[in-house]
Amino acid sequence: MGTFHSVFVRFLRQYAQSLGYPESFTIYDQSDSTSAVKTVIKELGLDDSVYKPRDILARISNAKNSLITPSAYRTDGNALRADTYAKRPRTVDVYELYQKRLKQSGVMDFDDILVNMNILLRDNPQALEEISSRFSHIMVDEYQDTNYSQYLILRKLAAKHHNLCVVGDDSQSIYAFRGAQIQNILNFRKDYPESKVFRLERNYRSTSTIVDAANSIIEHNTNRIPKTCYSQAEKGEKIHIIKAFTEQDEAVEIVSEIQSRMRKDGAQYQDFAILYRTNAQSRALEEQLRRRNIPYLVYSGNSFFERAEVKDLMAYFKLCVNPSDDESFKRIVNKPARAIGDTTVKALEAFAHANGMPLFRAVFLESLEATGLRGAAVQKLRAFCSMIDGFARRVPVTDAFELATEIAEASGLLAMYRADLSIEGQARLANLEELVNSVAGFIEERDEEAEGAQDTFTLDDFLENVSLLSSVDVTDDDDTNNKVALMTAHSAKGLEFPYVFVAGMEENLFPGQNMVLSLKDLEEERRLFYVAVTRARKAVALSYAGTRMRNGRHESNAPSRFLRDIDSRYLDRPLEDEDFDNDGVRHEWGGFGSRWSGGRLDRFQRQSGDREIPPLRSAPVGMTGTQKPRNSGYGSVISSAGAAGVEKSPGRPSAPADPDFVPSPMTAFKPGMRIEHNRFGPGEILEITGVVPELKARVRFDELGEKLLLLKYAKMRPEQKQ
DNA sequence: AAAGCGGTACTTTTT
DNA sequence: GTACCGCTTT
Repeated sequence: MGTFHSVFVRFLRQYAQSLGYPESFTIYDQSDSTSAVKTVIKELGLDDSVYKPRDILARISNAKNSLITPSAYRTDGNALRADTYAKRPRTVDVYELYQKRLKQSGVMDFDDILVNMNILLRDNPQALEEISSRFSHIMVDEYQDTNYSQYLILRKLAAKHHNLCVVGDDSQSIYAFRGAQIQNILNFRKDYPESKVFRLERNYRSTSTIVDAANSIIEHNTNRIPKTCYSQAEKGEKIHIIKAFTEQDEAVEIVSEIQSRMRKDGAQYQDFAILYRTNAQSRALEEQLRRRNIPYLVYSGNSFFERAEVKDLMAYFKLCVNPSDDESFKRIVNKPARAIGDTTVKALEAFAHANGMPLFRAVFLESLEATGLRGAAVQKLRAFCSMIDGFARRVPVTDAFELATEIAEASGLLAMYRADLSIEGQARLANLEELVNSVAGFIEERDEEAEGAQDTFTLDDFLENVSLLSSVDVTDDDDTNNKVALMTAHSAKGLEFPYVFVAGMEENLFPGQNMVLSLKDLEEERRLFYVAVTRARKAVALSYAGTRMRNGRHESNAPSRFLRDIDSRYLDRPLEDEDFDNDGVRHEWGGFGSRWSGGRLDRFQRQSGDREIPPLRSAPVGMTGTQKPRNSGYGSVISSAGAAGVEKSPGRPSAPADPDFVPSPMTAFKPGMRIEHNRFGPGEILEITGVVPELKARVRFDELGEKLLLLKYAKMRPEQKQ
């Protein structure tokens, strides 16, 4: 039993050789993958403000989940057209090189796990036979969230016996954004004509009020398989609507409600869940919970494993298990400082790529000295790699905890943080110790399970275990589990709680911004809301705040349209029409992005006080909040001229930078022009990219080769004709 | 090479 | 409000 990824990784290790991976391949998480993509983008000389690593990775991920290899991508007219249209025609080159680097590093990203499983089952008949005979029956839960790649794997694994049972609910499909396709359910009946369909319409979890209210929500979706769930449980309480002024007030209301319920209904902490759309919303709630001394647990991404210091030590572990792992190598080669700087690493990287090998191996090539690296730099690199090599050799034969402890010491990481007496430094030290302790905990757990069958659990066992943990899997090592749960609505799928709060029921938050533009997206958001409400057994409370701090600014949003989806007879009070007056228009002020969309000032704006300055320009509704304020360089010059008389508001947003107004130096540079740079000397502009305040020039310098310069900083001028 | 700085993007959601 | 990046200074 496990997720697709965790179950299949075990097979992939077993058959790694036949796939051309080392048995000890490591797995890149989202951030490792993003930074690898970024490296590739730069290596190809592309502008990472156009080729945004996250976006490109999403494209690559989509391709992989549809089993489109880089070479297939090259002949895929639709994909290429989409990339060209998005002004990123070389996406396919990034994909190809990224994939090559991963393979070379002995690394798989999350999507590769599924891709390689498909390849394995397609190309290795023996593996197919062994695996599919090992499992005579297969059950899949949450089938609506499977993607094409997973669908194919299942079809292959079940081909022999057809003993396949899947459970899914199209109303709970909330992962279309990562390639899940509801189509899989429909295909199922075609692929297995002998299959039987059971409709599970009776809900045994929730009160009938909750089930009926949820039905009234989901009925607003046009695109769904019709069905009506019902509950024979008692009617129960009506849905409680909480209206608050700020996110802090919202948190106060929620926490008070929890406390009063504990008094009145004898509920315990663990009976409550607070759900929200985005992880960032947990902060205000946490603050309030702490203030009232209520134990809680945030199930956010693997926030512990996302901390820099934890990632550092993990990178040491990964590199020792798989020395080819270049991302880990680069992360820690100079951490703690070993006087191995950027220049050295860049040179090594170029050298390694030229030789088609991982960084670690390249360090030991004799020809490394010939690259122009100083002897001292080479020595330091070799010293570092020798240390790693020493650990790497011991990985297979050493207890994970013992080795982890040694690595933490010998790497100098622990010493580095011990020396840091600041509060943050001490917290980081504690996190490192926590990580090492978790290795110990892992071993104990495994020892019990194995009952002596396996004598040593090694570091690669640990890594394998940890890299695929999902947020909800992380068990709380605290001895009491009696805590209020905080998590996103996504994470809550499949769980249930007696009492559920859904916080942040506001436009632009739930449904999220840009999620209302297409019916497809809006309906996925609505399904997510449906999932959130149906987590509750006894009671649901929905809350919204008039203003909320977001990205360092205040925002005011109308209550969510989803509140209106609920049949009012299930609500504990009628929605007040005035709440919806501003009907989806977002207001922002504060920070340096002060703006609102004209018209009357609503209650929340007046509350912000003393700054009733007429808007510089009233934006059409559709534009409000979609434009990021810019305050760089030339833009602010223009706006201070244009906004004369309103100096009282230093935070006023600049008018959008208009290319026609920009003083000459920015736009004076054109491709083909000869220029002279203060430090780099003479050269020729090859290309100008980017939009006005961020214009960049790719320049080939006569002596120094190509460089990418940001025009607003570059100290260069058109070459003077003699 | 390392520390200090100023500017920018970030917030969808997860394996 | 923060994390990260890249430039500048030392």
